[in-house]
Parts: sequence; structure tokens; C-alpha cells
Amino acid sequence: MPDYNFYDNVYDVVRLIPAGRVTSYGAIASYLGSKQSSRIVGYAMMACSNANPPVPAHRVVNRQGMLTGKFHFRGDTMEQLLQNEGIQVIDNQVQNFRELFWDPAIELDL
DNA sequence: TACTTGACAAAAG
DNA sequence: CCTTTTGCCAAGT
Repeated sequence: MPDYNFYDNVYDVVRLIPAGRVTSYGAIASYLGSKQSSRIVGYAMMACSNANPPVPAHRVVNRQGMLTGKFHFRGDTMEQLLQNEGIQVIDNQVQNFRELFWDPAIELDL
């Protein structure tokens, strides 16, 4: 059971993201220990649809606050989900991203 | 085992 | 602000 996979680690962090907040792939990767693994985080998100329980991938965006993976969603779009949590999204971009940013390395750790 | 792909990030023009 | 290039790591073929 203690099979520590990179994916599970990512899912765990993403699930800890509070509603109304967003984070970046790099922040998660950095929290896991390797900021350069940011791509792997996105890769894990691609398979998040197969994860149980499902992770709030809509709260994970790139460093620009842009909804890069909105096309990978099925049914509801990221903007819909984010706006439902009170996040303003315009042109596939999170407004006030700087304020809504949630860094696990700062919020969780320490 | 080697090559390709990818929901990224940072730097350069 | 935008596009292009480079690096980086894991998974799939």
C-alpha cells in the first residue's frame, strides 16, 4: 500500500487545494521536491480522470494562471467550475491569480 | 533499451 | 504581450 508514486503524490497535494484557490504545476512539483518535474504534474493530471477520488484539477493552472488543460475536461469546463467557486476567469485566464495563488510549500509546510 | 509525447517553466528575441 | 527555443522528468510505445 505504501507505494509512493509520483502521481499519487500529486493527487494528494491537489486534493488539499481549498475551494476558491488555485495553484500552479510548478508549485506542486516544487513541493514534491523537484520544480523541474512540473511537466510530470501536468502529465499526472491527464490521468487524474482515472484517479479515485477525482482530483480538483480545475484548481491547477500554469504559472500564468492560464487554463491550459481546459480542453482535457469532459462535461463542465474549468471556467465554469472555477467561477462556481468564486474565481473570475476571463479568456481562459484566472483573474487576480496572484492573490488566489495557493502554494502548498507555504500553506501546508511550516 | 531507445524514441516520442506532454494540462510546464524560464529565458531570449 | 507574443512566439520560439531549451531543459527537465515520467510514461507509453
